[in-house]
Amino acid sequence: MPDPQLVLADRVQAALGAAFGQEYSGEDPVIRPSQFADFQANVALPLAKRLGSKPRDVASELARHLDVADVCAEVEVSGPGFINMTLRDDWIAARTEAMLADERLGVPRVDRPLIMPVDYSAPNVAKEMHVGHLRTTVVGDAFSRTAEFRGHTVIRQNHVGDWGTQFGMLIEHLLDVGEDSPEAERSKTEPNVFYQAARAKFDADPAFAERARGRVVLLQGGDADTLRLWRELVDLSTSYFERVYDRIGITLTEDDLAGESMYKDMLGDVCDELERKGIATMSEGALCVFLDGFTGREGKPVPLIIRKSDGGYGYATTDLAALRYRALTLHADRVIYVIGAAQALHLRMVFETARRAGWLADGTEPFHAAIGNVLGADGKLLRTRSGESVKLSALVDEAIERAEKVIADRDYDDAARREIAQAVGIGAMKYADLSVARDSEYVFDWDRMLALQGNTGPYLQYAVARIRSIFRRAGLADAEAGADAGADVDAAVTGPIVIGHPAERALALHLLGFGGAIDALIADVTPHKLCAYIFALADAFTTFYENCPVLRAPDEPTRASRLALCAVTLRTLVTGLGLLGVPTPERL
RNA sequence: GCGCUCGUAGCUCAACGGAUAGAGCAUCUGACUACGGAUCAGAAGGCUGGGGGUUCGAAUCCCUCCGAGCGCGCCA
Repeated sequence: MPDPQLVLADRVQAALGAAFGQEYSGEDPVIRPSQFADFQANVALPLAKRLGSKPRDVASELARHLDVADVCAEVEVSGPGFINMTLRDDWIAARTEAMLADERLGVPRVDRPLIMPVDYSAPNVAKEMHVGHLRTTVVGDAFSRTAEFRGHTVIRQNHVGDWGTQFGMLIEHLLDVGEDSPEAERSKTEPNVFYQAARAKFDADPAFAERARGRVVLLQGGDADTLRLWRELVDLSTSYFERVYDRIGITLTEDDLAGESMYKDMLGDVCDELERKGIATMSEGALCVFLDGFTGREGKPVPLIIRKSDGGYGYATTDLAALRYRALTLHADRVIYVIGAAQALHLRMVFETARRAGWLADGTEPFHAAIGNVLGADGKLLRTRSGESVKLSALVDEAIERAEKVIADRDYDDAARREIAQAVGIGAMKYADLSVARDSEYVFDWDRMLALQGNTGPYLQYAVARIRSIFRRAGLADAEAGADAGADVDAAVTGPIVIGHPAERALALHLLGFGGAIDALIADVTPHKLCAYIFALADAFTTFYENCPVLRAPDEPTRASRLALCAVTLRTLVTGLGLLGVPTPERL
């Protein structure tokens, strides 16, 4: 494990035991990079309070027991009880070399994988995906890829809206236009047209509305013919979803579908169980769960309605059934919900209800990764001029179109240009979504996300392309190689890495933080932390690149060392961006 | 009315209770016939919405005002 933070944490832990024995309660030491040294231990203060001594004295005592001479060139106590540790250059170099030799870049698989269902994306059948789906989809996908890379067992759960009363009108409309009609076929590419046509008829034609309502009864009653038609609609949408996912590079497939319909036969049972356990009670004709601490208007308790007064079920029941399934059947350790922040109250109530029902007793922890809204330039929710939410496909089209303009002056043939524009446009859009804290709202701005400077997708893609160009020039990579030319480069480049220049040291040190950045993402579902790491890495690289000639290095060992640094950086950037789902084209 | 989230440089955003609050745009000043100039270096820019409190230490935790967004019984 090259992560210096963990190495030093271990040493401090040992020193604490040696210095204070029983007095130390075993809390994790805090070790983190510091502007005053490479890393800083910050454990003496709680201890000082307990011991009734000064933090500085405790830190000094701790430092006396700290055995880090093989790792640190310098250890000093400073300020109100900090221990600053400066890592040895040769240690950093050796660790970086180990990273180069390890195809996992020094990030081992976890010893004990967690089972983590991840609920994300969740588009609606027979409806267009819109801008609101972008962040949940992109964030959930980045989390899933990263958790999987670390060795966790990720179970993607695309909780699509494939059940409900709207299917009555959709099925009747499908029958009206004909199952093999062009209209039906069109819903694979433009679902909204189909949906709106059905909606319009429902609103305008009472006879149609009556048929639709009757169809809902048939659907819920399990009528075979109705179910077949329903399945047809779901299949049409599924192919639409897959087309979108495929286009923007999302790992979700048909196998990950776990929509609302999947739980339809469990809803009655969920209600019965909650009622039997005394958790749910009747109120105003509906079966409700009331929880302490949830009050709404005029101090009235807020119900979680699990069976409506007409006997039907709403989404609360489906969510409860889904959580029960994920906890008890999938044996989840952690259930991740990548869902809009507006759902926070609802989800808290669902989680609390599940807890009271005993479904989480095996240690299942539900986690709401709240997603903030995407705003337009006016600071309001992003909408089209006519006030509708922006279609995802329209957004993707525009991203690619704008990316084409950005690379307009490049000398590529049309096919290559289109391919690069696609990678740049989609990468820019995804990266913009991922690089801000997921729960904060952010302003959608094409110019900023496609900028070639700053913390953007294109800047990082450019950084990658520039490093690849070094290897092409060095004759170490095939000029025609595809995006995964990394393997060739690695085979051609081996250490030893020697640190001579401060920029080399800074780059190598930063490289060693890769594992930490990944763990931070997994811990709190915070892709923006990995983005920040990657951007800072690119920055460290450019400084290195400016100051340390690679191909024109003064001597062969230096050249080899610098090429090795380039190789580790390249692979870390490509791997990191890959975990975020951002493509890294060979050239830009 | 109650609850949740938030308020940080001109703008868009970071900051895991820690030392002098950081980036990127934009602005200003420099460097270099360039290992891809789609470059690099530097400067300026802040009483972290206001006021209390806890702590050795607060943008961060607590209270209170002000302001914004969202949510609060049969849509999902």
